[in-house]
Amino acid sequence: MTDATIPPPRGTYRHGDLRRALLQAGIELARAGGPEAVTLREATRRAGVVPNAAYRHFASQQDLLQAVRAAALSAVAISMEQELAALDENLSAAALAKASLRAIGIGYLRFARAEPGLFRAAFGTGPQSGSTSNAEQAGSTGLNPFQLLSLALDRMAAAAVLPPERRAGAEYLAWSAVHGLAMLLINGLLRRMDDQQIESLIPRLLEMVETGL
Amino acid sequence: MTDATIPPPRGTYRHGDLRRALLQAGIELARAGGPEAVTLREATRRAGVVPNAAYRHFASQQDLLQAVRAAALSAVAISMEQELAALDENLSAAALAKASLRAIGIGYLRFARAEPGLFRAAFGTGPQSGSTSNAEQAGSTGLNPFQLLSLALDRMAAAAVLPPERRAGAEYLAWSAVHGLAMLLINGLLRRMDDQQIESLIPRLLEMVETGL
DNA sequence: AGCCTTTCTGGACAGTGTCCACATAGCCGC
DNA sequence: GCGGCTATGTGGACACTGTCCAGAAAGGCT
Repeated sequence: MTDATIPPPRGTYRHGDLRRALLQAGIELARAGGPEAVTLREATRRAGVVPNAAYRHFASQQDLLQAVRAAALSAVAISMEQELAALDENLSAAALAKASLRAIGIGYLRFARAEPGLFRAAFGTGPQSGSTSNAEQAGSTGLNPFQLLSLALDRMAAAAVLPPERRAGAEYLAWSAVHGLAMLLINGLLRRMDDQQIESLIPRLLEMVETGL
Repeated sequence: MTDATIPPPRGTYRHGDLRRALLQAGIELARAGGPEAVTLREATRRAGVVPNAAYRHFASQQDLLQAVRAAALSAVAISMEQELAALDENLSAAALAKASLRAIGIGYLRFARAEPGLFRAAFGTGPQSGSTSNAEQAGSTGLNPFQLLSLALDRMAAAAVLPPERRAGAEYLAWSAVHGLAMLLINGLLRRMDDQQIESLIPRLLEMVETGL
């Protein structure tokens, strides 16, 4: 992290923490320019190291990108967890379960809008991901975004807000809707919609999911 | 088109139809490998022409990709129109309107599954598209996918299947859900779900949209 | 203290987009 | 019919990318 931004030529031959530095640089590149911006050479440049050095820590550019993806997923999970943490705990189980689902969606969409580059890195199209070890993509609760969603749906089923026969596969429906909206907002039709309209669209979509699930 | 696939070295200096040949090659590249596979050099190679020749017809690689995108969008529109055309016309206006919306969704998802490369080219993430002229991305009815969706929703509103106060912006909700599912199926969580499960998921999602809209 | 394994360097190659100068040939007016 | 103009394609170059191979440096282990 010390020399990740502007490389002060290090005195030691060994970098000492190159893998982390490369990953950090990769994350920043993705933040600024999406997945297509995370390039091996630029990452090594930022780490103050020769391009080939990266190969001691990542098998390929794809491998680095994969690590960045996992980090981005983890950030999404954290965004969700923040929304969940802000929930009023004194609600009935039913209301809390519903609110949890909404919080998940809000956290997801908030992250997509706040960090489109990272979001695209996490979920963007591409030769895509043979799924990294689960731990890398988890938030502070140790759950990845999908698991957080599943948990919320479980609670809804338990509170009978969601009819049990509709529980199976419900994550896919909810995820589809929220993910689709996120994509449209970031680089689809809704890219230039003004914030006010967006703010009114989001609850409407979440409502659609809630009632239509 | 004649020499787009295996370039028989042409006798004439002029190609004659290079723009079309390049676009055709680009479409095939996208079909086989998604947007990242549509490369200027490979397209010119297939057209039997030197790389630089492309610049007489496309301002940049991005520009070529943009043209491929428009063609892919047009193909999506056609897929939707096919589903619409297969509808039973003797239904009540209300039933027909509902069925139209479903047909739109089905057509969209069918295309995504049948032509993932083109679909990703059309809607994939990336520095994305300053929207081409509308005609290029339309189907045989002259409407692009989004306009087809809007039309179906208009019909639903007219038939009072969709409460008029919910009509505004409804395309974004419907599109989000269907688009999100398409993305998940192609290169997301559901990439490896077996066909049977997928087939049961699709109507469920469409039902969610219909009832939740 | 001396090896030896890991980490980083140096140099190379193929592939990409794109720029510049040049060659060709189709077309247009004479 | 013929000469020039301009659209179109060629050739060569450059910067950038990922990746391979061989070697050097420097930790750490015995």
